Amino acid sequence: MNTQPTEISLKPLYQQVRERLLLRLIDGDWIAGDVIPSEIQLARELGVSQGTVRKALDEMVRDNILRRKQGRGTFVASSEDAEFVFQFFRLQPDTGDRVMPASVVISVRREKANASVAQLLEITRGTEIVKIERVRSLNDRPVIAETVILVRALFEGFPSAPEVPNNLYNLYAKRWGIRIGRADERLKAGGASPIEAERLGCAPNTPLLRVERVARDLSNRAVELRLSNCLTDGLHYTSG
Amino acid sequence: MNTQPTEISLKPLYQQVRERLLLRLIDGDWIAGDVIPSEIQLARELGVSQGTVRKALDEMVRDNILRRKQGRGTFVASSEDAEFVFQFFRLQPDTGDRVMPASVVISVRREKANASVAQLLEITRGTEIVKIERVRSLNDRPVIAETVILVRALFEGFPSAPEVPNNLYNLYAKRWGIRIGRADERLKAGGASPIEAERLGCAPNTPLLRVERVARDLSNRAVELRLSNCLTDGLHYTSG
DNA sequence: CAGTGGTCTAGACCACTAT
DNA sequence: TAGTGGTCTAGACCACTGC
Repeated sequence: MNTQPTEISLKPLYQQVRERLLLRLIDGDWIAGDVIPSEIQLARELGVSQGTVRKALDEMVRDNILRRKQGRGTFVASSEDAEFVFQFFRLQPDTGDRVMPASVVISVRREKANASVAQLLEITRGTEIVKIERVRSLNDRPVIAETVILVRALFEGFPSAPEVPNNLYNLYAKRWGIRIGRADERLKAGGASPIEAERLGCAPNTPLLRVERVARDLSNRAVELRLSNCLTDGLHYTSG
Repeated sequence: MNTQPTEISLKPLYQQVRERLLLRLIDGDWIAGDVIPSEIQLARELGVSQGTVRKALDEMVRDNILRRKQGRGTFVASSEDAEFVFQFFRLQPDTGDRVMPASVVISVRREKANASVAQLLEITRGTEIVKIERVRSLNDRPVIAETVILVRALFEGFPSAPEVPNNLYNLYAKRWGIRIGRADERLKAGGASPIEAERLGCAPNTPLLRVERVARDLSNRAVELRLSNCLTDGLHYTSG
């Protein structure tokens, strides 16, 4: 049978399927927690074989966009799931427990992107941003002094400090339909500044683990820059 | 056709294929850089379909054990390849280049495992170990003070300091047939000790990125513990 | 029971590599 | 040209879920 679509196609069919499914996710046809149609239905809809759909879904599962549940169906991964949260939150007690962090927001401000922020978020210098400062705690102990920077145009009406929830990625998804799919991180060590020391209740110059994260949505657009400065006595960052 | 092997099998066929291929790698039937038999040959040898062999190979490629080259064949990943090296060496200049580190070995000693080393290497306390101390440089600048700890019984006749090469994983593979397949890392920040400060040419208490790595061979046995203490000005550790 | 994903087979054609 | 992996199809049976 003819395996070629009517037009000349540069990419393999299963990648085209993946992209079409991604578009439907981005458009909000399916939201977090939903079951998507079965492989056989998708195959019929898209005019390809079940095997091709399967290969596309396999990739999306590998990328944590979807989750399979045998006998039940394929689901859109939810930003409320522990698995999703810990995909990005990698600081944990040395004992190995996974503890959900709590957050206290210090400030939410409008600013303009300086050169380095602009470069990392792939925007032009001077673009309006939202800057959130908060302190995150594990087991009631403040351990992360964090700055979150967003492209303001993508997050219209961002709430003021008291209304900012703990799970930001869940907020992005629910409020603006922005799903974080990928995050690239760079780690360094550095001494705590006086402000960080005060927020974390440690001495100035205490060595902190500094994590610089650029988070991207499903269409691979940089939407958030996050600088996390972590105390690491009794805690560690898990790599891999 | 009957898809069941003669015996009752708990695991899927493709996982059994994967395990059989892994055994042949561990036994040294194929060594780094070799082409392994084609999918169709393996399928015939093992009495399964090409699709099943393919699924097993896919997993092994994903785990960086094999590499495919279209039109040429499937190869055993080599510990000399840049891709293999940078799978584990994740400290790089902020400019984004990938630079091969150089190493100067300070000492190679025999010791006995203390409680914490024993726990991480999954051996009993007091087991003989080899402890290698070295300093690694990027662009001629010393940036990592490193301690490597090996289970001595697995590395009989480990060379003395002047004969220790830069690429240890290549040495393990060539000399003892031990291939590193996985490494789990924990990261922390800490101030440089006087010894570290001297080795790295920095002030004592300079914040260092401390990476604790447990490396495992293809049968998932912990074989190496590595503590890397890194200067991170102008450099960063890449996560993911 | 019907429907889902999970595994497995068999066979086709394509793109790339080597000779 | 022959051989390799890469893609795609079609159809089978299994294991698990929920009604």
